[in-house]
Amino acid sequence: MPRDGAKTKQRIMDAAQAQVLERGFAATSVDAIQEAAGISRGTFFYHFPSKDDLARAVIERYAEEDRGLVNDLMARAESLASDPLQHALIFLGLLEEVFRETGAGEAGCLFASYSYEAGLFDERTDALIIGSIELWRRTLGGKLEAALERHPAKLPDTDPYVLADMAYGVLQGAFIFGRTLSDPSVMVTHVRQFRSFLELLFEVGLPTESTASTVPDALERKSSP
Amino acid sequence: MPRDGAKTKQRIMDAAQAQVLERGFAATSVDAIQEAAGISRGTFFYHFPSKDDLARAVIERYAEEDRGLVNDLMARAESLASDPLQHALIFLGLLEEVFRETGAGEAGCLFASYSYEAGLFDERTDALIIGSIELWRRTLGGKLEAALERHPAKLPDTDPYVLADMAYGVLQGAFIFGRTLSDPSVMVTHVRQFRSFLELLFEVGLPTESTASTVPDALERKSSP
DNA sequence: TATGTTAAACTGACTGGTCAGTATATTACT
DNA sequence: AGTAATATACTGACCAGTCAGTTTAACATA
Repeated sequence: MPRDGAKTKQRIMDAAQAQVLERGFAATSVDAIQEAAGISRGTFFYHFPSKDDLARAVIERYAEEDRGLVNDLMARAESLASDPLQHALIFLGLLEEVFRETGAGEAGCLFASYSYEAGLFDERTDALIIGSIELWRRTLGGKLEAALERHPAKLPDTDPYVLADMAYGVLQGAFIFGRTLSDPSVMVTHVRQFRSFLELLFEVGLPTESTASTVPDALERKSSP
Repeated sequence: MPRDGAKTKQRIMDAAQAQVLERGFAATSVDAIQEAAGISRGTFFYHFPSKDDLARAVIERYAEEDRGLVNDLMARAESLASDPLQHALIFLGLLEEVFRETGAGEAGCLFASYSYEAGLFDERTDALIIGSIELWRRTLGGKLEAALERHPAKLPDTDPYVLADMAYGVLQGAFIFGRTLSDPSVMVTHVRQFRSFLELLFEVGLPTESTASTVPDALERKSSP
């Protein structure tokens, strides 16, 4: 039965992440994690020298997944069109798809969870969260900046990076919304609404928005973790 | 020094709220609150039978302030114009003003904080948070619904309540943003951007958005709590 | 005398963390 | 092949400290 420590470690982190999203880090005891993961107390401390080390490991794994998802989605968007504005729009469409399929909107965002317990963590954790914001800015904001150079925006003085920040904010807001109302569909609705706003801003003429698929049928590729 | 129990109670709640926003409720000990409020341990339990009672009192006070602010701002907006769309836009403009003046964007939203520790609280607390969302929906969503009946929206199938929800979400997102980057101006920027989107959606023709004041000069009235 | 406040001592549950020891599987030795 | 050695994975009891909450006795104000 024994012999794969890596798997156990992941199980511990899975259990921890789920509980942190539900009650916060401080209120999640080592005992509760250990029990949920189906291991003993000693095993926990064998894998993690302290509870704080677990906190860091969990958020680092989360940040890495996040990075992977963003990069993957944008790469896919880029392979589906050549115009930067389309890249941005398809990127958001793919994101919408991910939320629709995984229903991740109910769980919430670990960055936000940590942020509301910021006093418990060190600067390294803060840096991870800020890093996630910066990646988003580079990825989506950069595309919108390029889009602005080609397409006229209906609002003058449009700052593409403010748009990107706001998109990130919409996601965060939708997470809280989805959690509070136990309704994962909010995630999808809000992302879609934001994309519609972008289309309006750039005068992309989809005369009837309708409820049809907003992403080319071509992409059946599974979304990453 | 002694003699006003109500004031002491408020001081306790102030200290608690500040600490909860910084590290979350679970990580905020009674001792720490008591020390920050400058009172003794006995006094704390004289005013609050338990820590949970404090939690409820703090969120109830917060919900009441929130309700007061929303109602106040919308009432003021209504006194400044007669069109429901203008009511909605001025409402958001006034909100922007509040955030600009108070710098409340750095602190964060107590609803969100509680939401990310939801497992610790009972249904009454959940109900308060949901109630705040519903008030927002009624207040802003109702206006936008009325606006849609008079003004054509550039996007068909526009649901005014989705717009209202999304505005709430933008606020929540901006709170997290402001906290994480220690930049209260995000609050203002995001609200303004959202309002611009609404103007675009309803084709309100401000040909040059510019940086001029977006709210009539007439209102010097102080914003509520 | 009512209410508000203090200070300190105490309880019991629970916390993060330690530790001595056990089990399992791989490798090394003969 | 058989056995000893070893690194990794895991266990459960235990410890010291912190937590929320209680109790008690005194004191201040109005």
